[in-house]
Amino acid sequence: MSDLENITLKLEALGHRVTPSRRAVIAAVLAKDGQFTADELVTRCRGAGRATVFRTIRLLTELGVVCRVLLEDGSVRYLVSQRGHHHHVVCTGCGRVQDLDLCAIKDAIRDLSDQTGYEVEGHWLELYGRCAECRAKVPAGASA
Amino acid sequence: MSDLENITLKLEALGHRVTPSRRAVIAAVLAKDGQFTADELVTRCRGAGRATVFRTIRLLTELGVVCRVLLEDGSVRYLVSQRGHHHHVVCTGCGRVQDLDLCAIKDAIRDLSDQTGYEVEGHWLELYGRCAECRAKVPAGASA
DNA sequence: TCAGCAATTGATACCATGTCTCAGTGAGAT
DNA sequence: ATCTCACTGAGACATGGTATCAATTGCTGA
Repeated sequence: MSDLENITLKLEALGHRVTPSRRAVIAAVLAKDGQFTADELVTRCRGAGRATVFRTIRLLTELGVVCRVLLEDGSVRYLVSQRGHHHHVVCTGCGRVQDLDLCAIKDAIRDLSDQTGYEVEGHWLELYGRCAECRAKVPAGASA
Repeated sequence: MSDLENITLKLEALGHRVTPSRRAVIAAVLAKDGQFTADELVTRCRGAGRATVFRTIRLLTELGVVCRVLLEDGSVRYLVSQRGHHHHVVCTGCGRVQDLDLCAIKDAIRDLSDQTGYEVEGHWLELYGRCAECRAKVPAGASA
């Protein structure tokens, strides 16, 4: 079963219609190697209107099919990901985003609750660094 | 030495001028109990133009006097904070933001590097939860 | 003290990233 | 067949911030 089919089934299962526009947006999302900006989609989906593209992105986000990634410069990128709670490492070299399975800060959160009296309900974590490939290409420390 | 004086000295030390506009913005920042949105400042500093307010916020951010806090809904808030690297807990009840001294995820980052081959250079972490006070007012689990 | 220069300013236009509105469309149920 | 309601696109609007640019301000050195 293709990813597109997978997602459309998910949509239908939740009572949403699978329209040509939505199909186009989803196809564009997948074509983008699973990573994209809203603007890229708008450009790519000339057939679908801007509002529809954004609506579909939101829909997919609610469905848990894509998630937002916050880049270091504050801009936003989207990522196809079927997981639930997880985090990302964004490569500052090539821009690739990788999911992290583990939620790495569970213990830290417990400590914090103890110290501050806060009951931590949620958190947001993004990591930035250089992937193995980029490190191989331009070793750390080497720069102009 | 007042906070305002403190900050203006810091500005001067770095070769920036302390103008009436900047002084007004800084005063407004401090008057806001150390927490504010850009819009609040613009409204409060009728004397200073929008651009100047934003420029001054950016300047103060670069100086390490204020830092950005990302709320759960994606909106941005600013916080006076003289520390270097640190994180925040945002109370979902009263909105207060508290600094966290410790960077709680150092160990986690090391693990991640080992697993993924990434060399983690930076990260962004915000925690959301309910402060001790809000928990006392409305005990966890109690809701309409 | 005054000219000169660079930093700063405010108004305003612009940008990015979304959301809202609204009339029109189309697909499914009856 | 038609009714209804989700969905659509166009475009206006909102928000948070940056760029431009001419005018101003305030050091600095003569």
